Amino acid sequence: MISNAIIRRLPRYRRYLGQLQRQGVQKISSNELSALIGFTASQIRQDFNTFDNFGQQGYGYSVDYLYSEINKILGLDREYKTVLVGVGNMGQAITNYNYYYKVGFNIIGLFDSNPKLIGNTINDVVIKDVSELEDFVKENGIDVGIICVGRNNAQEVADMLVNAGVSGIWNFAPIDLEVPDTVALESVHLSDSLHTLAFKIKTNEESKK
Amino acid sequence: MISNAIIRRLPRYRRYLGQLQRQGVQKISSNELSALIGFTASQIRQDFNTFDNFGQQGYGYSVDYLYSEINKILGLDREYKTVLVGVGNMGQAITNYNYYYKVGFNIIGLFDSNPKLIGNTINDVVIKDVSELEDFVKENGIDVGIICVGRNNAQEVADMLVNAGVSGIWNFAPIDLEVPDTVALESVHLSDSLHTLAFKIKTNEESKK
DNA sequence: TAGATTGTTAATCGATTAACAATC
DNA sequence: TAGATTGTTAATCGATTAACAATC
Repeated sequence: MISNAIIRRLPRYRRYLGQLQRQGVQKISSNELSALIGFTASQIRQDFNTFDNFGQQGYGYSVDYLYSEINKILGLDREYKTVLVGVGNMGQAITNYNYYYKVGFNIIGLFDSNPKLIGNTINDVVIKDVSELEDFVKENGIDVGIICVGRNNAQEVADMLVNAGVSGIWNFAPIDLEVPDTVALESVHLSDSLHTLAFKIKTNEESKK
Repeated sequence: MISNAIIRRLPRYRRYLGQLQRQGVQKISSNELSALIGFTASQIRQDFNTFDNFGQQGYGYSVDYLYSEINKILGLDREYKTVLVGVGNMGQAITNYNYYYKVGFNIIGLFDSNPKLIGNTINDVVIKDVSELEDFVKENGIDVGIICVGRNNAQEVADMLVNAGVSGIWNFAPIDLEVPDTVALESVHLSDSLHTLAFKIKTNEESKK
């Protein structure tokens, strides 16, 4: 069982390795990576070796190879059929984000309950009534549901997605959803993040005194 | 020095206490809160006592009191003058989010470099040219800058904000910004979150086999 | 081969949990 | 007062770091 601490570091490794790759760097040692990323070299080696021996003694790590292996570990070597529910401000932003950055999560269904939005189109995808959600998910073998509805409807939408058989939920509503542990759940709590920022500001100001 | 683990839990306590307050609950014990929130009762008591003794033996914690104390701890008992840079999809979504949810971070300046956007208005705030950013921050005593520009401009914008004297930065660009440690930094890495979701999905699927 | 750097074991550090005395 | 529940110390657990043998 991979610890949560390691899981949270993986996307960061990926990010830096992608950058190195774009810069044409071929190999990197755990020490160099440490200077770049801010984790200790020891931790970096430990992390990688939880999965496999990606390096070569006396040489270091091949950037290309390591990047592609971390992609595989993260499950980014495939596409995920995705729907998004709640096409308000955040929903629209996420829809466009996924569309422009081609992140492997292909949004092929958009759903809302607002009659003013239903029938509209974003990036060639028509917004459907949320009552059609479950059938759509089942018929199209959807992998992932993105929840951008408000606090009061989020659990209900999550239940629909779970019933219809998604394998993962990306949640933007500010509550902790209940899903069976066969369904992966990842939440982005914007308000939590902002409150953390407030805390840090306050702490900084106090330490100045 | 408060550990990062504790800081990350504080907004979650706040969230649940706010919910309890709305439900009219007056008191709660660490055991009840544990059942609700999922942390152990022991951890909850430890966390609170890092700051102060908020409870009363034999009784528990007053929901109202605890909520207001956590608000103070988080620095949410004040307003933060805020600007947002990069009024694309994400920038607009965040602008509206802050506006509708009244989160104490008042966006009074919007900035972009796109001539098509400059001059437009969102929630009565005019989008200005990013060249005016530094002066605006200085003149208006801005506390917080929100960065919603792309990867390539984010550090530059961060430098401008730091130079102009903000105390905190809320960053949505997918890079790790460099700021002096007198400036609080909190980043929302959407792609990292999505990649974590992919990892969890993959791990779930593998464990099914 | 010698130098470099990994992979891995052992030591340390910090965070979480358990236990219980204090006290409302 | 007796019961309940906190506040806090001590024990445990897990994650990080240090060290070094293996090896390219």
